[in-house]
Amino acid sequence: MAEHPAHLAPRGPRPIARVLVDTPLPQLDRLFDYQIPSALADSARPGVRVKVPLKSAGRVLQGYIIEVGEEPDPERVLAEIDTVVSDAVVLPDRLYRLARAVADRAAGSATDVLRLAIPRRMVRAEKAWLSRGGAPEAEPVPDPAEAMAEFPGLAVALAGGERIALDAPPGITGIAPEWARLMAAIAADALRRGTSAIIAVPDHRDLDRLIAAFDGIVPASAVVRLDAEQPAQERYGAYLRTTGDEPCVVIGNRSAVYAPVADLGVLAIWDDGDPLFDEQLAPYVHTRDVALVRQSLDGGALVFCGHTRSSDVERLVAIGFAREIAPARRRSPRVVIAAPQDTPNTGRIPSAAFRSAREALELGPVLVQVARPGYAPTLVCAECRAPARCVPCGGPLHAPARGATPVCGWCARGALGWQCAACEATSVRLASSGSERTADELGRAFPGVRVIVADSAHPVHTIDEAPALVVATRGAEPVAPNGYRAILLLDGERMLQAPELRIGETCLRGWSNAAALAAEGAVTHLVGVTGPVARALATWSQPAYARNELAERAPVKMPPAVRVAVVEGDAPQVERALVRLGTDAAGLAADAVLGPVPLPDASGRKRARALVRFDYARGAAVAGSLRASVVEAAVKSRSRRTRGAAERGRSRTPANTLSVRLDVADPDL
DNA sequence: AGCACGCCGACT
DNA sequence: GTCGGCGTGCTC
Repeated sequence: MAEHPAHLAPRGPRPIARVLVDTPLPQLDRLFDYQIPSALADSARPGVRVKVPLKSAGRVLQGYIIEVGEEPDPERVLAEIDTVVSDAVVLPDRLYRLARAVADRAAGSATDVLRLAIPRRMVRAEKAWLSRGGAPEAEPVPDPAEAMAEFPGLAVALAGGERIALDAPPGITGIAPEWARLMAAIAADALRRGTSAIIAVPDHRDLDRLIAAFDGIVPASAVVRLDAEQPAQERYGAYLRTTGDEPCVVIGNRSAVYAPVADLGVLAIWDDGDPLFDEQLAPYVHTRDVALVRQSLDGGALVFCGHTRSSDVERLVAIGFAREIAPARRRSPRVVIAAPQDTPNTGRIPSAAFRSAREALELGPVLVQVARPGYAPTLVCAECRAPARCVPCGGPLHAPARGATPVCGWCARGALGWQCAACEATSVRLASSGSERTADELGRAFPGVRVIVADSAHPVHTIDEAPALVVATRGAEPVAPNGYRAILLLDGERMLQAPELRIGETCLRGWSNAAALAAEGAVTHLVGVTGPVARALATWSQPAYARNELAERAPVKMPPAVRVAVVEGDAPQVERALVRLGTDAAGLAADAVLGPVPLPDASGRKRARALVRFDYARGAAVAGSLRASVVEAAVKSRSRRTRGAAERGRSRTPANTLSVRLDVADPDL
C-alpha cells in the first residue's frame, strides 16, 4: 500500500466539497476536491469561505466552496477542509458562474475576478448580517411610467429584458441631472416588477447625483450603495445585502456590476465611455464587457445610457445586438462653434463667447472647461497637425530623440519617408506639450468676478446659483443648480491632438457632458475647434458620430471593430505564445499580429510585447490559447523564481513571466 | 508559491 | 557507500 502524508488518507464513500482556492497562480485556477470532516458537515455549504490545505498540511489557503457532493471512489486520496471561516454565503453560485465566464473571456483567473467582486471580510459587518431579523416591509414604489413616457418603447424593452442603447436627455432640474432621473425611473421600474436593479456610474460624484435624483422615485430603504470610497465595514455590509433575496437597487462604481443580486431586472451603465470603467486590475475586464457577460448569463434588461454613444455600444447597435432608444421630443443644448482667430483683446476667449459669458455672469454661474495640464509631447503633421501615424500599421509615431527618425510604437518600424495620410505633407513636428493654463488668467479677463477652481486635485461637487466663474478640467465640472448660464469649452484643439485612438470620442464625451449641464436656453461655446467632433456637438448627433468612428476603425483594424490583445513578457515566452496562437486560433488574418517589439528591460531579461488583433467570432479560441500560454509560462518559470528567492529583499518581480490583456480600448499604450 | 521527488559531486 | 545539491513537477 502506498503511503500518504498524514493529512491525506483514502476512505470510503464520503461527502466532498469542490473548492476554488484563492491564489494568484494561474495553474491553480480550477476546483479542488476536499473531504468534508463530519464536524463541518453542517457548515460546509456552497458559497462559504473556507481554509484548505494545498499540497501539504500546515500550508492552508483561503478558498470558497463552490459545490458539495459525494465522492464515489473509496480509494481516492483527499485532504480535508481545514476550517469553515464563517456561515455567510459570500459567493452565490451565480457569481461564481459570472466570475468564471468573465475570466475565461479575458484569459484570466476566476479568483482575480472575485477579488474585484467580493470585498474584504469584515467580521463585525458579517455578524450583523448573519443575525439580522426578517426583512423590513418593502416601501411602495411610485409608478415611473410618466418619467419613461418620453422614451418610446423603453418600458416594453425593459420588461422584455432587451439590450438598450439609450440616449440621455441633457439638462438639469434642481441639482438632479435629467440622466440621473431617467436612471432612477429605470431602477424604480425594476423594483415594481419585484426584481433588482444595478446602476453603475464612473465615479462617486455621479453617485451623489444619482442619489439626489432618487428622491421621490426610488425608496431610500431599497438602495444599496456599493463603492470603493466607502468605509470597509459599510462596504462589506452592503455587499452582503446584495447576496440576499429582497429586491434592491445597487448603485456604485465599476465593481457594482458584480453585485450578486438574486433576480436582476435591469443592469444599467451610465456613460460607458468614461475611462474609469476600464478596470486596472487583472484580468482588466471593462465594466461594459462584464455587463454583457452577465446579461447573457442572468438575463434582465441591459442599458447603456449616455449623452454620447461609445463606439463599442454603437457596434452592438450596428450588429443588431442592442436597440437604440432616444427621447421622442429631441432636446439639445445650444452650441456655438467659436473660431479661435476671433480674439482681438480677450486672450484665448473669442469676443462673442466673452460677451456671452459676461452677460451670463449677471444671471448666475458660468462654466469654463479647460484642458488638464501636462499632455505628453507627441508627433503631429507639420502642416495639418493631425497626429502622425505609422503608414503600414497605423500605430502612433514617437520621436526617440530630437531630430531622429520617428519610430512606430506598435510595429517598431522607422518612419523614413513618412507622408501624412490627411494632407500628404512629409514632415512632422512636436505637438505643443500643453502649458498649464491657470484660473488667474481667466480671472484677469473677468475682473471682480468670483472664480471657483475645480479639478481632480481640488474637487468641487456642487455650487450655488450665485454668479461665479467656474474653471474646471474635463470631467471635474460641478453641478450648478438648474444649470450654468453659459459654458465655455476652451483648449479644444489641444485636447483633440492627444495621440489616442479614441481622442475624438473622448472629447465629444467631455464636451457633451459639460454642455448637458447648461441651463435651459443657455449657450455653450466650443472654442477653436472645427471638424466632425465640433459638428457632432453642435448638432447634438452623437450616435451618428459614433457610427462614423466605428466605420473608420474597421478598415484599419482598430477596436472596437476588432478585439486587440496585448501579449507581454519574456521575449521567448511571447514568441511561444504567438506560435501556439497560430495553431490554436486557425484562420487569424495574416496581419493579425503586430510585433513583437522589444521592451526596455529593467532586470536584464529580454522582454517583448506583441499586439494580436482578432475578430469577435474567434474570441474563445484566442482567449483559450493565450490562457494556456500563461499557464505554461507560469509553470516553466523556474529560473526566475529561484533567482528571485536568492536575492530576496529586492524589488518584487512580477510573478508571471507572461501576461496577456484582452480588449485593450486603445493599443497606443 | 511551496514542497517533494530524483539523479549527480564531496564526504565520513 | 551516503548526504544533499537544486532541476522538475504537482498541488484534489
